[in-house]
Amino acid sequence: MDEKKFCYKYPHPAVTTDCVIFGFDGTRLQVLLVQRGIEPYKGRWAFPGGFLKMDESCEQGALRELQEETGLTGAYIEQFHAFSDPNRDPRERVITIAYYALVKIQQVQGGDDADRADWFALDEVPPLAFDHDMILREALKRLRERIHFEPVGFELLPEKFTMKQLQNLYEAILDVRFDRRNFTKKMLHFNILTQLDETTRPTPKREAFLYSFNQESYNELKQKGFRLEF
Amino acid sequence: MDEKKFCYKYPHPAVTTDCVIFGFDGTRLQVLLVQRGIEPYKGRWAFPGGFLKMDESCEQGALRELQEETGLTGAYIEQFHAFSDPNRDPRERVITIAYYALVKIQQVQGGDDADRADWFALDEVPPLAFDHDMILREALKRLRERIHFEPVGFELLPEKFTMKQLQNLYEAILDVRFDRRNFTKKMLHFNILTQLDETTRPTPKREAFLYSFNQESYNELKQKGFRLEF
DNA sequence: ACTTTGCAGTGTAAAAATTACACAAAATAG
DNA sequence: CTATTTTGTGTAATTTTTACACTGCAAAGT
Repeated sequence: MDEKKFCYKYPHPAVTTDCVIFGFDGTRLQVLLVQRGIEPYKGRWAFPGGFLKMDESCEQGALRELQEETGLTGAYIEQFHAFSDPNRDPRERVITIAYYALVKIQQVQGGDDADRADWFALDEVPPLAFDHDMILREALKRLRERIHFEPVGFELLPEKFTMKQLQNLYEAILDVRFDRRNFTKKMLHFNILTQLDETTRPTPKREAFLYSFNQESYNELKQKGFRLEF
Repeated sequence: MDEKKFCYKYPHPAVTTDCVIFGFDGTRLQVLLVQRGIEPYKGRWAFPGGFLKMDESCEQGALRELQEETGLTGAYIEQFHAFSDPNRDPRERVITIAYYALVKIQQVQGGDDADRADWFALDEVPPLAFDHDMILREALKRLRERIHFEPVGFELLPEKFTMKQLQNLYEAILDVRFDRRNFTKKMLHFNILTQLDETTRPTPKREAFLYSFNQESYNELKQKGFRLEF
């Protein structure tokens, strides 16, 4: 049955949420893509997403989709743009509210769901469905801006991480290189890291200190109007 | 007639655009509000906005509303957030895509339209309709972040302005005070200002140099990967 | 057990940016 | 002509950023 029973006096667009899921493998930024099983763009890769329910906010919708696609709950998400070109979906007028999620990549199993899902390094992302190439570009742009004001990067790292991993992450996000010593100095200067007693044993080479993000110190800092300059 | 002739298989929310219009009077940031003539929230002030047409993007819709409400065309606008609480509009489910516009206040006539429209200084904004108080807070937050990366402030000033006005503007947006000499030094250092031959005659006190924003220099700077640190 | 290899930890000196700070010149009002 | 207000301007002290090289640890190979 193709019964159309939801009627309005004026035309309404459909509204979806899409979620650019960023992960970090220790060296490179990755995004989680799902392969479309149906037309349009059947077989193409795209960001997970879906139609918004009438009793949920966009944020709730994005979190629900995230849960459905990856099993993740309570991930860090942030809305970054609504894409609304009248022809962005060939089926009907669809506006999508786009979010990005920052997840700990180890917590997400790639590709053994019903839909094929897989992680792609940023420079190996294939051509995407709909306007998702543009969505990815914008997501990256916003993440890059965001990281200057908030220490969102830690969402992408495991609880315990080495200074090297942290540096790799910043370099990957901002696409720059830092001097190792200056990076360490600067990071420690913020006073938002706790140096743990543990190290990275076993390791093939010299062991490294592990750190964890100190949310409390950061909250204090933020209250003092501090700005994370990176 | 209350004929509902636009029908869909699944429920669709209504979509509007709202526009927070910022202006600058030389001292304080202002926003343009319109007083609602109909329920709900009849008599309350709100940001101009309206329903999105099916053949326009959100940006086009926001620009159209801006034109309809203020007569302004080609203003600087930027989308900053979609507000989607299921109960934000008592009539039906309405999602609004919110923009802010930066306009030269002299170019906009306040309040002699059909709708009453008026400028309000930021600290004199009355309680607003719908969730527009939240929309204003978010708009400000985004403008404040934005001004660290792009010289958007010039959109709020006349073509020719004094260093004092520019400083007032930055102070108003960021809610901080700068040292007059250091501010001048820093601004001139960016090399995006052209010092004009003219001054502010007549003036009650000593005349001041006029400057204009130099878009070309800025473009060059941006190409070199420069970041406007303010 | 000794050597090699690779990565981790660490400090200092130079350069650049930021801050703090004061006086003289222009214009008007009285 | 005096008082008042606002503008233009420079320098020294401090802080931040940058550039840069050696030693220690652990495992693997000999």
